[in-house]
Amino acid sequence: MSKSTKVTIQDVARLAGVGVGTVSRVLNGHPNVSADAEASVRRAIEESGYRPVAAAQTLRSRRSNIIGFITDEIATSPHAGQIMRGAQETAWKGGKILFLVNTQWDPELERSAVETMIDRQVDGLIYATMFHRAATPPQAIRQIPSVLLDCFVEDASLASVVPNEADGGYQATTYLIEHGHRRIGYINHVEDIPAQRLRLQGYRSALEAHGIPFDAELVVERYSEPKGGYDGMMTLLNLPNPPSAVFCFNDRSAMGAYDAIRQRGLRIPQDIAVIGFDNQELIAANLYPGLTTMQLPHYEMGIWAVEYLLSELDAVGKDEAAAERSPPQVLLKCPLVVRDSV
Amino acid sequence: MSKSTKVTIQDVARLAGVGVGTVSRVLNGHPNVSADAEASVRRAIEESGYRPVAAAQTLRSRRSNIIGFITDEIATSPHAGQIMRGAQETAWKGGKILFLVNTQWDPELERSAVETMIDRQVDGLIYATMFHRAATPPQAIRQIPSVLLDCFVEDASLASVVPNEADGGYQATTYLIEHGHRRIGYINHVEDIPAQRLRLQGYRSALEAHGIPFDAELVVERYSEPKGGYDGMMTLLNLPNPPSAVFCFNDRSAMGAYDAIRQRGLRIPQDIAVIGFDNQELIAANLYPGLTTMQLPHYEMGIWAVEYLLSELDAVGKDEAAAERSPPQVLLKCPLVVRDSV
DNA sequence: CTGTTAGCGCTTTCAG
DNA sequence: CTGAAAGCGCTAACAG
Repeated sequence: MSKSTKVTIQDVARLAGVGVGTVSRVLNGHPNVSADAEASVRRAIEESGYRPVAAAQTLRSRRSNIIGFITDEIATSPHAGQIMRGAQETAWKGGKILFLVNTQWDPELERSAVETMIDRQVDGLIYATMFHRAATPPQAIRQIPSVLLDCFVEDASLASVVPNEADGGYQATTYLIEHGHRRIGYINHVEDIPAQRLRLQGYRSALEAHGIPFDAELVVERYSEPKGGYDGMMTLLNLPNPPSAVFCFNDRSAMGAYDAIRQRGLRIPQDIAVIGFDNQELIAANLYPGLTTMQLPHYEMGIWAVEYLLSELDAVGKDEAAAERSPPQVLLKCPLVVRDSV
Repeated sequence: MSKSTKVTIQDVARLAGVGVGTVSRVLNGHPNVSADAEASVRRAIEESGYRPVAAAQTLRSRRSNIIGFITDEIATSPHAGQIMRGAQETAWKGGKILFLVNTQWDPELERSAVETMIDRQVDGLIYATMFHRAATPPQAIRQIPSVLLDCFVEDASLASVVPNEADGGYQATTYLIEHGHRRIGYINHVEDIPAQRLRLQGYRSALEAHGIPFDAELVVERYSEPKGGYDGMMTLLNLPNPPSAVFCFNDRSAMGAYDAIRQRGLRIPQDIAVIGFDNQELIAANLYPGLTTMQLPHYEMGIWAVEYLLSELDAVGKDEAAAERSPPQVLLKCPLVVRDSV
């Protein structure tokens, strides 16, 4: 109500006719507060428009209710806003707030960001990357509860959540098989990254599971962009016995594949079925015909990471043994998004 | 060095053989500290691995060195990661750190976010939107230095930075004119938003400036997505006297226009030149031929917003009169990005 | 130029 | 169940 000076917990206590301790207990949802006392405290808070000063709470309690979110470039990446959304929503529900720093791949900035976070006594830390890969986060991250998102450390010494790439490749290929295709091309990425290796693995497992022999000729490797997709598709089309369907490493390469197919005067999906990966709305939904593709579980990874942190936080002290368990390495499924290209 | 308990400013003072006041002065870059004292303090800090506790600093000084960043959806929007990047880099240089909250268009969450920020004594607040529009931020935002990004309030009572849409439309159209086109179509967006109105205004000014009469027939309004672009382009192509160039409200509609042009068996840019708006990399760079388009100054707006806040912050006290000046309403230019469609 | 001292506003014992 | 009191770690006067 009043606008002049800041309302403190003292003022509230006076107004409610109780001690500051009681106000604090109400604020923090402690038990052992009489209904009467609680009621008058709440009324006093309401009337005075009291808002606790976060810095004071943090200083005394050593909890900031902040979750730090450090990324190489995620906030500037098109599809990964979903991670932020999942993380942020979940944090908010848990009474936490997200603190974002983008490090632009700068290791110096990265170290500095982690330290700044720790200086601010964040309750936990999320270290996220723009694409699924092995990472080497600053050592300091181990001082507090942390989780890796869309990345992992080789020795699995930090909790991690990443997409299940192999399963995604398996599902994509299986979907094609179920639509009657037996000769299925795969335009893979050319660099050795987890997605590259694992999606191929999924592709092979799916063939095997359905009794289709693997034909090395049907797998080409190109940079996963429209040009590479175009080029890879042309190569497949030029085969003596070309495929009737093609699985593209991602939507961008599928975009190029579309061009090649069209240029040959073939129709999608009647002559060639196409399936992508990533579900980049901007591309997949806008291509004609709409691209059927696998979605990366960005939103879900964001949720999982925060929930994990939250559970770690209230496990502190309660279950000492938990700290000893080896950190979870979670894989999240990539759902199939059906449009019109298969 | 030591790992046990937290190193405090007291420890540093003792180690350096000075009082805590001196340490604090060194930390905060005050003048009036002897070179000797400063040197030993710095050494002590180094040796002890001392890091100030942010909450204590904030509590005492009432400055958090945090800039709050509140957005409706910006962090999940593809092109707007650039805003974050600009803001974040600039904040970091100014010794500030960014605190992001995404409100998902929820006014309740929005109010709550602003309050949370104020509770944490952020030094300033950026309120950003996903597309250029009039906005109604929570009242509480006026309690502290704030700036609107990619939006504005009708009465100009809050500082604001937005793209110069009219100039963008002018430049795009002029570029077409300079390439010899006299009959230029415009596929505008259909909703009444600033970009819709202002880009059209720019288009008309450019025609006028070059003595080309405005022909209402050449302006069509469609939803700014591929389908609308396709449809709008078809309408223009069906004109008795069709245009030789077309300005599309954005890259997504240009994507549809491409389809229509191709379907008619026409070539870009030989038969029809196309220019877009937004420079959405994912589309513009991947279309064939590459789409010439206008870029929105996201990165620059991010920088401007933080710089403005920073200047406001150290103007506090120094120049009381400044507070009285009416808040700046800044327009930032949209640069032309030349590819191969004109 | 520098040491000392008083809090910033809150949470958490500690007695009752 | 609750009040009083003791700081959390730091900065900003205030005397020197």
